[in-house]
Amino acid sequence: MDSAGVTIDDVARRAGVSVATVSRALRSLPNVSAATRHKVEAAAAELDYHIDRTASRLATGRTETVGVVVPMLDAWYFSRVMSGIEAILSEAGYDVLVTSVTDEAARHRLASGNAPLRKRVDGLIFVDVLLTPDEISALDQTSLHIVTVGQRTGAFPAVTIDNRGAARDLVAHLVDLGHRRVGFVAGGPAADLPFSVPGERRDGYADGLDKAGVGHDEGLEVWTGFTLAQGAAAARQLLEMPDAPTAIFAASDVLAFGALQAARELGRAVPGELSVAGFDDREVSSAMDLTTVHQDPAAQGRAAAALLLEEPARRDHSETLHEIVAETRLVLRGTTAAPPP
Amino acid sequence: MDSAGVTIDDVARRAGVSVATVSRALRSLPNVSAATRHKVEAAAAELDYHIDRTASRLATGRTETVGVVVPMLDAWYFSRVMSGIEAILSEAGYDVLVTSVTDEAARHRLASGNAPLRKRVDGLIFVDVLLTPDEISALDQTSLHIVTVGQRTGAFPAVTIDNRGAARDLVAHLVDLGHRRVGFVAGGPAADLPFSVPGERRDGYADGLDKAGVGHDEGLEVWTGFTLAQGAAAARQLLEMPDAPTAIFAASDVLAFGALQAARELGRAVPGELSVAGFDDREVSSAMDLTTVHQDPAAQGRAAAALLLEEPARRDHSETLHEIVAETRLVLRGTTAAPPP
DNA sequence: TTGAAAGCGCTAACAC
DNA sequence: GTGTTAGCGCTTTCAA
Repeated sequence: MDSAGVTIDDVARRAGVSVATVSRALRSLPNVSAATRHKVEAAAAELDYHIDRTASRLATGRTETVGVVVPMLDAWYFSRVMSGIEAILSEAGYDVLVTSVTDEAARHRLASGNAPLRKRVDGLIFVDVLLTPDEISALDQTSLHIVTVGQRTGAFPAVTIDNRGAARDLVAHLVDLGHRRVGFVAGGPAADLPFSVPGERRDGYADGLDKAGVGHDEGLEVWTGFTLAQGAAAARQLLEMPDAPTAIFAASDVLAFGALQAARELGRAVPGELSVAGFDDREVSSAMDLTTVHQDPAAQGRAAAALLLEEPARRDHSETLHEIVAETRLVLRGTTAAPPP
Repeated sequence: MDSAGVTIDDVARRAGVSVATVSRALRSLPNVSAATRHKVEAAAAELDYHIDRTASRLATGRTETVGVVVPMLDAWYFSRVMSGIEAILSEAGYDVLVTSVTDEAARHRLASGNAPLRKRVDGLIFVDVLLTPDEISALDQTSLHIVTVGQRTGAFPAVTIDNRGAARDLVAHLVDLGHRRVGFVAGGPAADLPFSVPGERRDGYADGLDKAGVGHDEGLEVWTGFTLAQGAAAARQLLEMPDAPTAIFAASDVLAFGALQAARELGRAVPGELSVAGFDDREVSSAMDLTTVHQDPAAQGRAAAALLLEEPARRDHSETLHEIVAETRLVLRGTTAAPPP
């Protein structure tokens, strides 16, 4: 009862037709009579035949596989984006190949058009993996379908959020509350990998302050890593300054959690003496009552996957590039309030 | 300069040898003279030749691809296990195919030996995806290499942790502190998918109480979902009981966070009036000063991947089944203390 | 509407 | 040590 070795020939023989006909019938191509189609389907079902995708890949060149390239898999943001991508792509019958690139070399290997991966996938989704102009044009010359998340290339469909605008709005809110000295904490580019998101949020932070006529002070920016402990250390550094800020905007919720911890340790009441805001709106953030910017990475992943599935059609009709800016929104909670008088 | 279409024939021609020789040379097989090997390697490099894995898969039957099956991708535990698996497998040159199974039907489709996926992977890692005896024997009859994480089948190598023992030790600690009424909160089987972990932790909880002669009270067990909010609701339910528990053991840190939130809302001091403990030791848990059981899912993922890579050798030498019980350890922090007098 | 046959790019006997 | 050749299981002209 081992149906492992059932090939298209077996089905053809059983149905009394040629393999070509089986191939057509099973793929619902035209030019197959209804009667024949039924015969073939019955035979296939009886034999528990499953098409060997490897063979069909070799014959067609189409792999029905999509590669997802991320800097890491174990962070809140990326695991959710992955989840969204996988949901849509699996549903559509695609295999999802996941690769994390932890250094520049690995990144370039994938992003150069002739990468070995190239022949194993029909498309690639780069999530927060920055492509250089050279890589972009190399990829553009291949037949690969590309979508980026978190970066706009101008060449490929993209899903991004307005990091700068959202950060600006958040900081504007702090200024509205009366804050004049607002600190900023962010994780810098990790291990040799460029990462544009923190920079965009920093620019929005500066914008918000500048626009309000408050002006931004680079002395209030602390660049660190991505962990809670690092956020706490950075916040501590800010809070121990002679003219300490009355509010801290952290570029991610984890860092904001760290800031809350530091405030607790230093005995600064939140939000009475210190306001703290983050970015992401993770599941725990509402429990921490954290003011933050909400984003939905899973939805971004689903959108990216959907864009990828539409790519062939778009290219054929040479439609305009589809760039989606996913929704974010300010979530005002209890960690922000007016500064002490 | 499009090296996309470079085939083994091109390399053979360039090097002035046969394709068979190229194939051998490039795979470092014996029976190739050093001189020839050099010639071939040079030719391949000049042409920027990359082997077409699809073709070689069809010829050999080996896919050099491993499928990872998880219930979901966006949870703390699974994203870290995935991360560990991917790190090892990518390093070893394998492609990692990820599939999440969200319902019974999808699970069975994958777990039955003749699944379409079967021909696309050399091996499968099931993470907290419970296999039935029928599925186990079906899979066992295939040539697939299987490893399970979070479940022991007796048929395949496995990586697990001692959920029951760890929970027992944690509860024993609570009893040592003087607690006699200890509540339990856990997430039940999700959407139609069986899930053994919460049950094992519950049994350990009961063990701990029974062993101490305290005895367990099913009235103090609340089964809910996996979110922080659900944990809070469950804890609230326990705390509003007439004879409320003095300690709450949550089967995961997220649920424990919920319990902490509920305690705060109800004005119960932690750990003065109420002790709270969790399970997982997530990154934020130390910031929350939560007593919990530490586990390292990424290490479990790496171990599972390593087991998979060893499988062929093990089978050949019919060595004994390798079942790894990954380390867990009690982390005593500030959310647990003696009950009020 | 159907079938015969030539690939897709590689590997693995088998012969030399 | 190297080459010849027959597949791997499917798709896709081209003819019928």
